[in-house]
Amino acid sequence: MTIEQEFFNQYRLMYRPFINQVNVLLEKYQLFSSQWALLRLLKDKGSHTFVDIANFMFIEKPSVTRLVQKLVELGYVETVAGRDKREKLVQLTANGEEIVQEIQAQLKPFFEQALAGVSKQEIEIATQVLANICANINR
Amino acid sequence: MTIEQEFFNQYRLMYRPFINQVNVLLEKYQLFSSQWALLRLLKDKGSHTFVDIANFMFIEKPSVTRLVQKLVELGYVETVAGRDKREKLVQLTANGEEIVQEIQAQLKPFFEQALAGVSKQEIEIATQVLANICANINR
DNA sequence: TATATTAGTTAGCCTAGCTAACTATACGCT
DNA sequence: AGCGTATAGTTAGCTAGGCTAACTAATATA
Repeated sequence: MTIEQEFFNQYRLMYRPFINQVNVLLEKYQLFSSQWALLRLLKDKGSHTFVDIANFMFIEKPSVTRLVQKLVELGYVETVAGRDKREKLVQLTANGEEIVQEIQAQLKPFFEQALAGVSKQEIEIATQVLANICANINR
Repeated sequence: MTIEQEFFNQYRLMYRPFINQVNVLLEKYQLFSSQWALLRLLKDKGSHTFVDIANFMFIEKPSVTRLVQKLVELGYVETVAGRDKREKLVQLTANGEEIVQEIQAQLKPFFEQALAGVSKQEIEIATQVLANICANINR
């Protein structure tokens, strides 16, 4: 097996256990990891239109609609008018802002434990590798 | 955002685009990436019981049952008697062996292109990081 | 020998996506 | 100004790829 195959093998193998454990931590906020991904995007980069969100997350518009609907229900985000009558901007509510911070604090120790024994430099290299692949395959 | 959060962010972001593209390549064999993962396991490590497969892939037994059923239908694997009357071993058929090699050859250029601009050393570090996380979170 | 454990299956559920087809608004061209 | 095209978001309905709970059959153990 080539090292490339080995890498992607390992990449895929980790996915479910990782997501499942994140979901356990998110449970008390009634969130799943996909919804959390959107909250984090809004926190990091401010309000976005549905189309922007779809592009950033590499998912389709109807998937965004559903994510947003759920987060609106929970009171974590709200939609406001955009540049014209078609557009809607999605943004965190005050409560959403708080929750995001709280969750980030909760996830931090889990992430650190998951990366126990891995140096900062290795984490940075691995992050860069993932970012490169992302760029290569979405070209 | 901490570098740990950044890493897992990037990790998750890559998943769907990657799986989708692998699935496109697998389409002509009527396979999806989860089924491919099992074929690769059988190729790499020989025949396994259902329970072994569940443990290796970090999924539950009923999920294994479905994967195997599909691959049996396609004629890529077969089940044979195990050590006692409860156990069943899953192994590749002759056709399965051929198909796996063919698919590996098809995936190789895709993997290489996805990793374009990433050095062998970086790939190895990233693989090791993923393996470490896997070990840490499944403890 | 009765009870507990283990291997695999079945039924039915869920997340997290997808495509196709739709509505409403905006833009471009004559 | 009006018509055709493009864009933003929604709805309906589908799928992969898991999951749990509850089951059967076979084996191990007290």
